[in-house]
Amino acid sequence: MKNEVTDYNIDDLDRDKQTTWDGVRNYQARNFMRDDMCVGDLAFFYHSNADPSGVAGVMKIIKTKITDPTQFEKKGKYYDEKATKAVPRWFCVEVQFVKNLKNFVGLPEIKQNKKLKGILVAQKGTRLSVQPVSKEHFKEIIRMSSV
DNA sequence: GCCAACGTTGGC
DNA sequence: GCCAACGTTGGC
Repeated sequence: MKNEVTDYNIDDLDRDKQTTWDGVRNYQARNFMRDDMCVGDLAFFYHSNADPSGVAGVMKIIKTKITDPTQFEKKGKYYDEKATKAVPRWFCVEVQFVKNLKNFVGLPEIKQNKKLKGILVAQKGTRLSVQPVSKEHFKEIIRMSSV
């Protein structure tokens, strides 16, 4: 799960302990949160627009299928006039801080690692802010962060 | 700040 | 339903 590092990063989550991952306005990203995430799942916190960008920490999904409250906030950045309380359009999840990676795993290292071949985040044109990571890739990134 | 890639919008 | 125009993402 990506977020711009200057906007909200792993240290903010460490301080807050948990947060609602709202404001996602892409259908594919929404579908991953709505349909594929389960309570107890682990997720990476990825810093985008960082120097370098990459995986900073681990979080746990503690609540799923939350109706994104920001779609109803008229003056907010994420307001969606087509969403109604009866038929909401955007859903999100609640995440809990698990840990900072001992060592940050940058996108260049991810791209160089042959064991991470096919990982979505390293593919050209993949801009999704929420995307799946296979168990093997997840373990490999954890391994990279602890050496 | 540039730009490639891709999503969304709206005219027809 | 096509597709051009426009907007956004995000690495570099």
